[in-house]
Amino acid sequence: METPVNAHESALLEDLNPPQADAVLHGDGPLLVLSGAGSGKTRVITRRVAHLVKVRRVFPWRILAVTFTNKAAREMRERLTALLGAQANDLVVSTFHSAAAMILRREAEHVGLTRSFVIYDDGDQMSLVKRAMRDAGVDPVMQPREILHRIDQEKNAARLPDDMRVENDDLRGAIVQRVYRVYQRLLRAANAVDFGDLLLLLVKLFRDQPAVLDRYRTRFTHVLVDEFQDTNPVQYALLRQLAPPPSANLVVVGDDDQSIYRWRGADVDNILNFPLQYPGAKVVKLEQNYRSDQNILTAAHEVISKNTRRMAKKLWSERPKGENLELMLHRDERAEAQEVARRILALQREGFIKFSSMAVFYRTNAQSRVLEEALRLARVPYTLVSGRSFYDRAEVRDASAYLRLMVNPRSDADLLRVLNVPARGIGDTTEERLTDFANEQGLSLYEALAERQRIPALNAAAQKRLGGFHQLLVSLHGFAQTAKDAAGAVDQMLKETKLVETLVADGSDESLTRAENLKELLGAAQEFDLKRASDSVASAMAAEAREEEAPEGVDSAPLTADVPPLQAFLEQISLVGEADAEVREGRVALMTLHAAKGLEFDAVFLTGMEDSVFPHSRALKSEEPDGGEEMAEERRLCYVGFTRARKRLFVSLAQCRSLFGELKYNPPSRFLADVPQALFGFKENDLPAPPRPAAMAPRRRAWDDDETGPRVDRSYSQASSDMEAVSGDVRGMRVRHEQFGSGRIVSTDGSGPNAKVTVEFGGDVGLKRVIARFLIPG
DNA sequence: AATCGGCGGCTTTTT
DNA sequence: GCCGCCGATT
Repeated sequence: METPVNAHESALLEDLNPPQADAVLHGDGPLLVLSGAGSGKTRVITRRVAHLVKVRRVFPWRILAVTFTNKAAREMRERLTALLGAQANDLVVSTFHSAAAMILRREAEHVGLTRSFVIYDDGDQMSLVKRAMRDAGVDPVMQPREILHRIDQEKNAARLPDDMRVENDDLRGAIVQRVYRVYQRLLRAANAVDFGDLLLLLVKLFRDQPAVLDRYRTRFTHVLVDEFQDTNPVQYALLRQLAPPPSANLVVVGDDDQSIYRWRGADVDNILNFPLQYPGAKVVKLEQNYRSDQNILTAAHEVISKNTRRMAKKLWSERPKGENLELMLHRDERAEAQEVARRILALQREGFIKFSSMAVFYRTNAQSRVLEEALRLARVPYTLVSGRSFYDRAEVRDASAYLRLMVNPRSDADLLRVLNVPARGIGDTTEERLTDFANEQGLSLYEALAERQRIPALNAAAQKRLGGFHQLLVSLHGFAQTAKDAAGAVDQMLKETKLVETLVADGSDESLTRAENLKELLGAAQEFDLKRASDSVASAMAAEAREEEAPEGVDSAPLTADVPPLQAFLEQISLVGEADAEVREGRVALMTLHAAKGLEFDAVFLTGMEDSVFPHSRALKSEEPDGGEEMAEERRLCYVGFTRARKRLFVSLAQCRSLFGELKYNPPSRFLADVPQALFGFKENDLPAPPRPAAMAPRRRAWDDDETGPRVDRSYSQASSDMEAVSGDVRGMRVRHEQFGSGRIVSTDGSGPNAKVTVEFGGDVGLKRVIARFLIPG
């Protein structure tokens, strides 16, 4: 053979800048890659994996690559397949949660589960918490929602009920602990886990059974983690178990500036302190940005640099300055949406930007509605990029509940969900008698159904109905035992339950749509089976080779081997959600800022740039100076939003919007004050610093003396005009501006010499926000 | 047992 | 402005 190694090596290093190549070539031991937005981190990870396999001859099944989202995992696998071909099949590339689920399923017996455990989603969690609250007999002084949130946080922190430290005077903490305990008991009894358990139980298992941990530690000699800044304590604990300090081959890649999941338990300190946990870790910084024009990058930098506690790094780019950012001011959210639609059309026509290269971002999902309406009206094709809407529909959830019962009839939450779906005359009373009986006898509801004759309170009719339902479950469960594919099981379930039939019989438009959705679920199962069939051919071929190369006693099997098809399909539904929720071709993408992470577009519209909307009101309420961690996170979210844009960035706000059903006049987002005015193409005083509510002023005056913030030249503040002091309601008043001509005041902001007003000027000028004192009445 | 209406609560982001 | 829950009504 010639020099295939060198050939591979040079191909894998192609188009890499020096730090990127450094990260790819790094030998053994921990590595932290700090990768700024758009600095090519996915490329680094994938090339590194390819390098490990092709040049350093690491067996693919020894490599574990975890990401945070399904989207990222999918993308990484695609890229690796492009680099490695069939060898990529043996890599374990998945999210934390699905990797944990796969391992947990293999080791289920160790944690009091069977292999057919089911995964409860947040809806199931909520009903379980409610039930746990009843069972635990706690005063309803706390909302189920809050308790659930706190239980989740405990799990994120790797704490089971016994690990909670509750002070004597901490009443609420004590309630949470009690409910948590019952909640866990209910989960185990149902042979079910929630998302948090997937990680938590695995960490506990690894801690308590070193031999089990050892198998995986021996197997996975190389662990890589993407989006490390979003890991929470359990996830980090898991990583440390699999790849212990100080010397394991653990590569973590992330950007502390893009840490946006604190609310879910993520801890930026994981990345900030990584060098302490893994002393001697190599640190590589990727600071060259290949994505955004300079103006966008500068704006992003100015916003993010207000945060303290960051890893020192600054993005730079060889790209041109590009166009100015655009600030769009609007009367209200409808005007904003209309204008966004208009600009999108203009960009497409005159800017030659494809719809599919444009995106509209917002802080909260609730904001999407108005935007959608306007886009529809303007005939702009769009897709709403929102998580897992299909599987959230009631009828699909009902069907999933049946599927889970087929696999695991002990799943009480699922049984309760479908006890009377489709309607079979089992009402609240019967349900209560059944559950009471089950509780007394310590049975699952399914078992209680079998013993229904022992429930004296039930009349003959109720007995009969429960019997019918029981029969149905027994039959479905039996079918699932032998089902050879997911679609067959789904089909059988739909037939036996008459879910589709009932909907069709109802005949209303809504019911027919639901019936269609159920057929779509069947379609998804068929698709799933096809993919699985082709995968299994590939993996059968690889199995032989794997066994030959694997050292004696080392587990090299795919983590999902031997999982029955229906169960595997259910796992995909729970953990992956929609299989092809990809951004559709030829459409503008609408999404929350969180959903935007990891994506990029030629043109980005960032809407709702008002305090209380973005930053979210919750962050504004913080007692801490500068808003504390919560505000810092909002700021990072803004940074994420800005850095998604390649060429054009539109920042848009409305003077008022209806929030909560009532009209709110929110001041411009404080983040706008951090963007140098010149980037918008404004001359110094065209558009001064966005005003703050008076109450904020004494506390934070950054715009007055900040180097980078927009400045108001004070020499003008002596200038006098009749508009110098805005007082009373001047909305609707006609005014003149030297540059913009005449217009009408739409709204006002602030008071005193720097008071601003938004004016609708005539001609092409449109809405402008100007300092009131530059206006002359009339 | 199912449906309807009123009431209150509450709204971030999602594996 | 929406959703879920509760109670009353059929």
